[in-house]
Amino acid sequence: MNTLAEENYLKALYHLTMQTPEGAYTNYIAAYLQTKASSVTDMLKKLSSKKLVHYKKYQGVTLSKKGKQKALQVIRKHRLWEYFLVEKLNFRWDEVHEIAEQLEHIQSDELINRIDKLLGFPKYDPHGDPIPDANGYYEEIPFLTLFAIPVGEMVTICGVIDSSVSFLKLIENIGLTIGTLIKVEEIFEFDHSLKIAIPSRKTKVLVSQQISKNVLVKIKK
Amino acid sequence: MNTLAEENYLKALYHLTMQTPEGAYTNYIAAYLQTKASSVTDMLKKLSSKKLVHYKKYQGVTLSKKGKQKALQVIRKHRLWEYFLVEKLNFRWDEVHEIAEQLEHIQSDELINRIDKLLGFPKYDPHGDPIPDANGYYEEIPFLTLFAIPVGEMVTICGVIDSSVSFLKLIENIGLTIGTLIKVEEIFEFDHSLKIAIPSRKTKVLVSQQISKNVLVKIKK
DNA sequence: ATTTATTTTTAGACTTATCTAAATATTATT
DNA sequence: AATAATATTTAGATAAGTCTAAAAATAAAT
Repeated sequence: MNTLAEENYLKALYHLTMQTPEGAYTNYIAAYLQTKASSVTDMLKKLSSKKLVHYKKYQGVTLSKKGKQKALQVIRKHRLWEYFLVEKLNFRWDEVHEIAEQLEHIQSDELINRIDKLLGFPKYDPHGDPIPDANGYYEEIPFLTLFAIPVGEMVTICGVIDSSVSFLKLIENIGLTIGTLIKVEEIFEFDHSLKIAIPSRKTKVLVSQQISKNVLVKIKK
Repeated sequence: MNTLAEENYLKALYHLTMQTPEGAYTNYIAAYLQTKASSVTDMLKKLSSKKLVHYKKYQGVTLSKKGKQKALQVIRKHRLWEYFLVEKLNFRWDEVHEIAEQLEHIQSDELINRIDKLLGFPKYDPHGDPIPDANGYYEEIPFLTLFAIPVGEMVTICGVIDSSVSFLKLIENIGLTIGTLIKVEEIFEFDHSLKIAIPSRKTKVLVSQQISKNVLVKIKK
């Protein structure tokens, strides 16, 4: 059983080391968690003594197998609760994160497994991120999302992750219907929103991260 | 915003001072919360400085208006989550307490109000205890429950709080159907289970607290 | 290859909530 | 009313997690 702080570090380390598999830097972890480098060092020592991370002074840190497993269980809970909040309590995508940050720490395997069942064992959360199963296994989306496309690339829209009426209404309204050929013109670092050109309509639209993560595309060759 | 420990003390004080409105004793609070008297004193000082309790050294403690309000909000959350766990996730009554002890501390008014709505604004939880509304207002059950009947009293069963198939099946099976005249023969302190005599059947049954709190009765005069 | 800049770690302090053991107040008993 | 018993509070310690400021290690620059 891990403390709330431990769970938050494990989750952060998972996200950070997936982006840079060679390990995470103390300062970067501190910035990510909005804390100080010295606090990070303290916690890394603690997690290391619990065999949850591989850590050597000044050498960066990676999750151990055990640590990765624990992190995935927290991520599983976070994403399932987000799904629950949107699906069963009609919250909007952008409202659920903070509440899920709290709910992900509720200690009960039985509870989260029943929530999973209630929701019909979803594979992806409302942001288009994959939900690990009870064993920590998950599948990446078999297509690319618009989120993952670099600047300059031309792609064709071939599907959506979220199929709610409200989402479909939105993408139809801005012209991102299935089959449309589009081009990623710019990625704004601030919130990872994208400027998209739609040649067939001779227009451009600004697309949020939440939208881009829910639009599936094929690269045009 | 109160800490988890503060919320637990407020809840405990509410339960303890409802039983004895003249105030709660340090040692009794300590026993109730499975902690030490000195820890209780520390926390009472803290709650007092936050104007959540009326506390004078050696003189016992009562909740302030503000403290009572906060306590009722925690109790509201606890009972609504219990209801949710039983009603939507098919947990049994005896399984839900521990999980609800965690969920009651999730900070989001919007969340608990939506859970309330999802459940249809129930007035009583699965244990037959009243659920305060968003303003802290609640109604005691207009009839007596079997739980509240003293030894020796004869009563007639006139209803139930829980009307699930599983509960009705149970009370029919043990002979506690509506209209039946019964007598409380003994109350076992250990778990507040009751020995009930059913003269019409010439039998006696042992009834748990969870059952007794869900059976409504009228006193036979 | 030194010096400089940056990153990381240590040392020591602070907060919250807890504890033990000693001190003090209250209540009960003779 | 004095003493004994009990209840409550204080004093000081501990653990988790955080912080600031100083020290040490690593990386970059001349």
